[in-house]
Amino acid sequence: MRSPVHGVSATSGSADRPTLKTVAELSGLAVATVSRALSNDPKIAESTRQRVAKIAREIGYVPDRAARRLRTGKTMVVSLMLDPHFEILGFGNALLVGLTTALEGSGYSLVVTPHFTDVDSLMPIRHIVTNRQADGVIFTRTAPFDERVRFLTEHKFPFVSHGRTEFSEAHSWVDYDNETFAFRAALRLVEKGCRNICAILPPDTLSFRQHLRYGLMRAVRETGVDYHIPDAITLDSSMDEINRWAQGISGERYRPDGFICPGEASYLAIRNAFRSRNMSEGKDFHAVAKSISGILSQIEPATDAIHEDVEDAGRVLAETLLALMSGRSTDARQVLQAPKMTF
Amino acid sequence: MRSPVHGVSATSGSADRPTLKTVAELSGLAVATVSRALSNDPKIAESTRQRVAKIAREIGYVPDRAARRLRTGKTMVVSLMLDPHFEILGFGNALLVGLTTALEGSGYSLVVTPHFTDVDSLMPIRHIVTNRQADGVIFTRTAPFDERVRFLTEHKFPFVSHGRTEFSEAHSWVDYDNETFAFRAALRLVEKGCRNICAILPPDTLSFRQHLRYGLMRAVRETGVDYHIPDAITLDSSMDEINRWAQGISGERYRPDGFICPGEASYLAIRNAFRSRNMSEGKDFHAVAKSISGILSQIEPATDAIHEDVEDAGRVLAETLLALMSGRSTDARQVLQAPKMTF
DNA sequence: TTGCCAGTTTATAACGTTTCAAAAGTTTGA
DNA sequence: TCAAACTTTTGAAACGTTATAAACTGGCAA
Repeated sequence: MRSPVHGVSATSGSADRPTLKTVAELSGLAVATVSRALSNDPKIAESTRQRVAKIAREIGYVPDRAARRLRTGKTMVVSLMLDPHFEILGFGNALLVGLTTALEGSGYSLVVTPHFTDVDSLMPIRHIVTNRQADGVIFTRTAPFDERVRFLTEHKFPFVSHGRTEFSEAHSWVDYDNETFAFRAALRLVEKGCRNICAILPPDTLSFRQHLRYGLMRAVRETGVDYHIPDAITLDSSMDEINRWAQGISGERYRPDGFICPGEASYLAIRNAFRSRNMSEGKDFHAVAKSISGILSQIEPATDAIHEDVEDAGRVLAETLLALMSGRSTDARQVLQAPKMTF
Repeated sequence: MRSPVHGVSATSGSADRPTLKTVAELSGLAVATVSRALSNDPKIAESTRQRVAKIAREIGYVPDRAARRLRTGKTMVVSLMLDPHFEILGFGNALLVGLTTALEGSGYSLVVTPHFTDVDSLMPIRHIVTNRQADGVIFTRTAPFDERVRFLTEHKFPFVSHGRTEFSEAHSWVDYDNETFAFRAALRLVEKGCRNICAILPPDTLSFRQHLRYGLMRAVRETGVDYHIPDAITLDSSMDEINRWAQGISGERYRPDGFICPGEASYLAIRNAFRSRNMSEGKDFHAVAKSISGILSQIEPATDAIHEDVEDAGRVLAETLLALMSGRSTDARQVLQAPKMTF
């Protein structure tokens, strides 16, 4: 595997990775010329550019990330803050796949920093910004007045959040239309004869709790149905907790007969709680669940599901961030994903 | 003494991120001294080291990754190759959480590169190695004679695989004891009265297919039970495919009456297929499933499950890789995770 | 001839680190 | 007292890029 020692290899060792210097020596040009030729600078003669490109390709030259980053300040890194909390059952994975497919070929790497949002969501973000660890940030579990949004906007640091805020100043985000989800889910339950609809909601620190609530309330107004929002449990509660809670209410006289479950885990937990009390779905209660992983379609009897395409959200998040980082479009892009009903 | 007076204010602007130079000016020392003091070089006076450390801490100095990487060649990056294929239902996520918790505070970042193993598993690895994009690699879905293992070993590049190989040369890996899993699962099924045990296996390119098969065969030998390994479907098949297949065999006269499902999806698909033919678990068939996400415990009637702790695997993978990269322990570390029975 | 201009190329200086060899400063030994 | 032998500090070079300013080409007008 050792190559013969021709002239060039004396200065740039054979096993060594080729650098601009290698290309320069091979082409007889100066390092600066090669650099500019490869970046397609029109001040460099077209013929030269082609020649350099050819040589670079032949010896497999790949620019050094560290050197570039040091010189230009661009990290070519996108940072994803994942909250391990709720990333159970495929959410985080789907997001990741979407992000990376959209990032593919862009030259950007994705580094994943897991962090529990409820501890100090700002800390990792501040670290990234002040120490230039990435060119852009993506995060989930957005709050109505999210401190991360405030901080990043203030520092003019490119970011896209999964979830909206209530700040007046516009920023880029991708969100799922949870209001429509809850609205349609509630209507469906009423249609099936439910008289008291219960919605499991995320903790009230999170934006999408309100969206879900609005959707529910709209349906309540329009149909006059009763509703209930438990405060003993949230979407973040473990399946065990939700199960116990559901068993607890199952004996109540005026218990809910319809459930809106904005997540697969909560649906399974509730359904199971009722079943262990010998109450069955479709007879003693109804439910509409948000489907993410596709697992619900494999569970009988099938419940009504409304799909959220998280992988697509990932793609859109990445594309939006890329546009933002390129500096081309400076204005905010806001994408609201439409729920996909299966009924 | 070259009056550093305007030096300080001129060179280290207030908004700028502090560098070694900033600390040097503030302490009146040379940049080289500061660098060595911060790296705790014993050749630097203890008192100086303390003073420098204090200043650095006060002004929030954080070494520049790019500069360091350029100078030393260390990227401080760990690369995870994820196969989006099978990372459905929490596997990938659990792995990620485990990895990142173990990496926390080590200074290493985790970059995620998704890649379908069956396309050209070597390509991304080769890119990482030849272009020094990471200091170490972790990957999943290991094959008996995995080309990635061969390549990385050959290039003396630190890596830990999730899954074993059959190479004679030892390398570090973390694996789940799938043989014991299958063995115990089969025994359990026999114990419940099954006479024909069917195991859903991964594609034969993957190491753990053999392990599962050995476990099954051992049980077959010891108990004399019949067995069946379908070749129409694998663990990688979609839930729909598995469901259809199971419906297909449900009518057969001598169909399997016990199923080993080394994954949650396959179990749900099979169970559901039978149920839609009005056959119920515990009566018309039995099953033992591998549980990963904890979702199975929320499904009634509960099936026998054997747990695989993927998050822990992630932690061990990261710790092993850290040790490898540190150069301290050069010899391979091999960890076999024990199955956790719930029956 | 000289000068100038457009079209190309190049030398040089950073970016922030680490490391090597060498220079200070301080003790020790005779 | 002076030099040898430490201890501690430092200047300079290098890692691979890119941006800036300057330096080459001809060619062509004066």
